Amino acid sequence: MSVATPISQLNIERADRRVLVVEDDPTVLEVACTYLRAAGYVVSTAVDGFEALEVAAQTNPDLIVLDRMLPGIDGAEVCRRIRENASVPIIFLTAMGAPDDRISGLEAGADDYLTKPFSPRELVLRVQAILRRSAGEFAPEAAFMVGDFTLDLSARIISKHGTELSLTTREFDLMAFLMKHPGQAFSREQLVRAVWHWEFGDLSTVTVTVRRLREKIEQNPTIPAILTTVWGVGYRLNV
Amino acid sequence: MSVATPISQLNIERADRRVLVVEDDPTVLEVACTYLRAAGYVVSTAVDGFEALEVAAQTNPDLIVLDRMLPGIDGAEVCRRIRENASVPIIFLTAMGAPDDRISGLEAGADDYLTKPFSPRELVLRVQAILRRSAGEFAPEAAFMVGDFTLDLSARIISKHGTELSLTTREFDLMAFLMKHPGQAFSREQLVRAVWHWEFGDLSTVTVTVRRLREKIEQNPTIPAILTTVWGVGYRLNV
DNA sequence: AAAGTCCTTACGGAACCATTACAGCAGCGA
DNA sequence: TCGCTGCTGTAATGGTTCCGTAAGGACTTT
Repeated sequence: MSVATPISQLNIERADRRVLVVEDDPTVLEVACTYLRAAGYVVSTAVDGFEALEVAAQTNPDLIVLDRMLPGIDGAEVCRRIRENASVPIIFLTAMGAPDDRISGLEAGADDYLTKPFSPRELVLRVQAILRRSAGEFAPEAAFMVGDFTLDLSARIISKHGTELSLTTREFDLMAFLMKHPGQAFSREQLVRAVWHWEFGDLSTVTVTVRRLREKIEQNPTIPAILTTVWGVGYRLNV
Repeated sequence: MSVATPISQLNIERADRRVLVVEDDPTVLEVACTYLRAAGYVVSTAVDGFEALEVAAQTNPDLIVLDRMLPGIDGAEVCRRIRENASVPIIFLTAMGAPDDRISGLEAGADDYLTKPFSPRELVLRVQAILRRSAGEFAPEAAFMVGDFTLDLSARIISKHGTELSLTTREFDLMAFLMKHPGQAFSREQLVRAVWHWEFGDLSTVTVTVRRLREKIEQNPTIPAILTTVWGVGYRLNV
């Protein structure tokens, strides 16, 4: 389904799912609520951190949309406190700007984030995606092979010829992404979005991580054969 | 280089996407078009609501940039009517000021909005962001064959008889374009627009690139059989 | 034969990438 | 709490590849 779908055509996945939206800007709040209700969710709201904790405790929502910047208790803190009790998925709303927000947001335990200003359709799509996922939460994902490599997402293990590689978090995420799309060329920009979840940022980060990853997966890192560079474009994992 | 403007530094993500710009101010219209074309989009225009509906119906664009204030039918109304038939993403252009615009704009089904005066660069970025999302960013395109050649756009690989050619960026783009229109003759001018995305510039650039490309795809580059020159016109890829 | 068009070659600047070093930070153990 | 260790982003540097430009020669056409 595309982002372009009008409100009325959004799929109603499962009725009676409760979503809590925490946002102090009344405009954003209203738009978000309108769209989420149109998508069939039961929406409750809160305008600051205290109210959020309160309402969350009362209504026990299936998902929370949480503004990063809140009067009173800040978003990350709210996230942390809620997580102490419940394992409800949380989507962060962050202001355009500091990428740190996103990192600390994700580290605080957010399942996803959205940069303001965001398209309400996008919000609905993300909500749906996460609720869909959490429905079959503990269904283990199957491991699969690409070339000489095996990716086991549940165990977070990547092996070459059956022997486990010791990859760092970033290296793993990058390799996992590439293995999900083998043979496809990606720009640094695409990678930084897909793997780092940055909307912008220093692309040399990608270069360096690729370098380090090559050190671990290539026969001869100086002459890459598996993770090759596509000149003027980016990188590609060859099967 | 003659076209070393910031425009040319914008990323060209995927060509051949159609964008409709609806805007009554001719200055704004022209700037927007210039930048969008430079980014590789095929741009059509309309200056009022009626024309917008008409052109939208005819050209079936992949995205619409829509001014909120229009003579004739107003922007939100245009948006609604278009949405009745198609689910094309819409970006609103709103005047500085009224925050109500934002609500009604988003409620009318806009996917994003931009406040005037806006930077054309920003417009391009938003267009790219939305089209990226709406098209399944990582959906691989199918490879296809033309004569002895195979074009895999996702992998950015062109092969002859199954063996990969090592083409540079420009060579690849040129060859890819020709393979999309096999048997058709193009002038240097057309090529410089379609492949280089220049409005003007030294046409000998094309000549040289063709020369270099021939070196890699022809049996005998001196007597071209595949990429032949059409005297007084330009070049043609023979299937 | 002259004019117009295209080919070919070479060059130098620009864009791009690899590599290294380093500092901040988080996590961990003592 | 404090140091230690390993991860990760940033910046700087150097080397490589690419590509537009120019200029002279070759080929077509009239």
